[in-house]
Amino acid sequence: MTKKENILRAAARLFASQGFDGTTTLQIASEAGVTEPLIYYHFTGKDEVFTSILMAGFDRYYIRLQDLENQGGNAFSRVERLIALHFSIVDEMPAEAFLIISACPAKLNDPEHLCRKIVEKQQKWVAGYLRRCIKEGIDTGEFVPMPIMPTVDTLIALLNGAMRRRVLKLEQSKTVRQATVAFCRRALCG
Amino acid sequence: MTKKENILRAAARLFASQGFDGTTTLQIASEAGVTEPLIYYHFTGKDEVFTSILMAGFDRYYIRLQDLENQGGNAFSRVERLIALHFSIVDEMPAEAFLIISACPAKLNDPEHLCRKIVEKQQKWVAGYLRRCIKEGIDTGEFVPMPIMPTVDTLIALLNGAMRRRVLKLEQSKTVRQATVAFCRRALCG
Amino acid sequence: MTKKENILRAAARLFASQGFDGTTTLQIASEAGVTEPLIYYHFTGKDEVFTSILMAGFDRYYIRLQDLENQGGNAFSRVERLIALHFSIVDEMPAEAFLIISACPAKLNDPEHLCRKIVEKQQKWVAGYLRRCIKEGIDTGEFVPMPIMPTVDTLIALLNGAMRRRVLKLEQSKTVRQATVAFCRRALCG
Amino acid sequence: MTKKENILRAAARLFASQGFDGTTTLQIASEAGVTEPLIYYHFTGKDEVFTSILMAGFDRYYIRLQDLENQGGNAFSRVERLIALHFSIVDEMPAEAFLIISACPAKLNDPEHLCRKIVEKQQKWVAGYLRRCIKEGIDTGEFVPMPIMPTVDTLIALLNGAMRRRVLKLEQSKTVRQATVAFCRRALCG
DNA sequence: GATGAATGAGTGTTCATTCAT
DNA sequence: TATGAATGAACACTCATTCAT
Repeated sequence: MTKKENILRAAARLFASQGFDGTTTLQIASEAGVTEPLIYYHFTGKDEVFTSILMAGFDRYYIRLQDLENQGGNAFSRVERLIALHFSIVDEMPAEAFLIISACPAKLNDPEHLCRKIVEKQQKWVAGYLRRCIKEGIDTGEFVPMPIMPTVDTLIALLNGAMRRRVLKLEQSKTVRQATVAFCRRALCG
Repeated sequence: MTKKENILRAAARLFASQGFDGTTTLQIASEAGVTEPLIYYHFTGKDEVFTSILMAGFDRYYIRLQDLENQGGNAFSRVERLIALHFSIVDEMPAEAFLIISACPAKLNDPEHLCRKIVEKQQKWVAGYLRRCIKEGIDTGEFVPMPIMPTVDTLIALLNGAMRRRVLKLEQSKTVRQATVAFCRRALCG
Repeated sequence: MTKKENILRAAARLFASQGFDGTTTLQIASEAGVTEPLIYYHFTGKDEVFTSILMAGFDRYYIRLQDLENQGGNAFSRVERLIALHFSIVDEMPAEAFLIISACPAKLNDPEHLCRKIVEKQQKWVAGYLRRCIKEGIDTGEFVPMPIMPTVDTLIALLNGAMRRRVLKLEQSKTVRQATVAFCRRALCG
Repeated sequence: MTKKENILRAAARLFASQGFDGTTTLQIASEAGVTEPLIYYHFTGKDEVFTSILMAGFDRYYIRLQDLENQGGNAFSRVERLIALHFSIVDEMPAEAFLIISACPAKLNDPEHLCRKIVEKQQKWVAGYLRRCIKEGIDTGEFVPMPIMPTVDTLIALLNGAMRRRVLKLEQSKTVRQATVAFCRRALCG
């Protein structure tokens, strides 16, 4: 493991648990076992460390999202795979997942900021995917009739909320994932 | 409106949009139209400003939660009122709602911090309320059979996620609230 | 006891134990059982509180010094009375005594400051008194021959050092006063 | 001369002339020809700068004290060397000497503070040294009979007072040192 | 690659002081 | 007399960042 990777790993953990503003470059350097100036050798600054983490995490996540497109199955099995994917992502890379779904509200206000753009891109993709699933489900009679867009909003809210609770270890039972899938199946399929 | 209230109002807005660490006492003072030392005249420090806001917001929210106990109705109408309450809270006091549901993950790590205690108290109360609703719903046959605790987790995730999206104005349709209620009705009542 | 006296008393104690710069107007007000603005009603500021204490203490001390002039006796008994007076002054008003003999080195650098002037006046008076005592003592053969001015310096050093140790409760024995008198008698009378 | 040494030197001068509380870190930095943050790079804070100076000065002083043990001579010549040492110390490092003998009365109240511990250690050592000298002097008939401990107190008072006057340049004659030695010889040897 | 030394711009906070009442 | 509210100026200290090596 290179020192650059050490920096990214340490920073991801710290950003996730303390926030961007609550994390100092000295903390990152200490946790990574390097000195501060090395951060500036590998990155242009604290901001770039943050965006590197965010982009790497998002790329990994986005590839997994796109994989879903190529898999067939009926409408609900596609929704189910989306839910499963998000629970998996949290388990695989909790720090990065947390940053993608709920980090830096400060930066969400700036429409030009990478942070906002990534969140928007994710929301848009997932919204599109869910919209197509629900539309098809309704059309084929697999799903009960329902307004499409508001239901998409509801499902995204559920996904985000579940991820957040999982990262923060607020879940109180071991089978949230299955219950969430079952919950959505009943809500969608009637 | 007293200057002390100005400070609280300005601080709530800033904390919600920039985070605790991203907000400076100078910003709070400027937004409130006062000088920095006045903050220290009315509060012991930045921390107390934050916890004051959190506690005041939580008290208001908690009173509304407890009101739910006294209202009758069948199981689902009680769940519905809980959902409605959370959407209302966001519209009434968006900054405070945001702080209560997702503030300071930095501080969530410290089990002694007020922030963590408030989150836990809220989670516990809502979890208890939902558990009783679901149990009764299943017992009376109003709800389909389902594992109780995991479903509580799922519902809380949905509530939190929906509030967060609403505060951050990420919702893409106007009728999320009704859709969320309908979604839950189908999921619970079958 | 008026509130003004309360302020002076509290301030004297605090200045003596914490120094001028280490004492805040809030501490003075709290200890005196009044609010801060009252200090500014009775005095022009923190500085005037300090100088008031210093001057009142010095006046009391200076009157006692001048009393010595009117008392007769041989050379050593006059020296002895000077020593006794300084030990008494410390016991009567420890805070003020401390301020007069060793307060505010910061202010001793400014030749125009009251503090410096008071110290100089005291030193000058005591030096004159001792000079006359020693000269007479030598002339009358009561004292052994010795250089007058350096001995004056030595005696003042002894007086100041003894007062300081007494105020700070650094003395290790109960009969320092008598021992000091005896020490000086042997040193002067041979 | 390194910048760290510059800081220590500047701080020693300022602490001695203005007191700890009356000296700002900005003053120290300016006098040392560095910027404020450098103080925090080399020290943990203003307090550590102070204690570093105190400890370094005390170490140097303490080594000189211990050297006295190894030197022989009769009782008074040992006392004389102690007196000479203190006058020398003031000339060699006036700022540090001042801090050791009379610094921070504010901090003398806290029994745990380094300042108090250093003063106590010095007092104890000097008291022990003088006690042994006087006892031996009396036993061998070199000194006249006198109560030992109170005389030790008197001698320490004289030493401290003389050092203080010398540092503050309050001495009025050039031969205080010799006069002090002679004064003590007459007082001890009769 | 990597670091010790150094800094400009701020950060939360305190303080002596003032003012309206 | 007395005070609650308010502030300008400064304080100790921190931070992201740079530079010489």
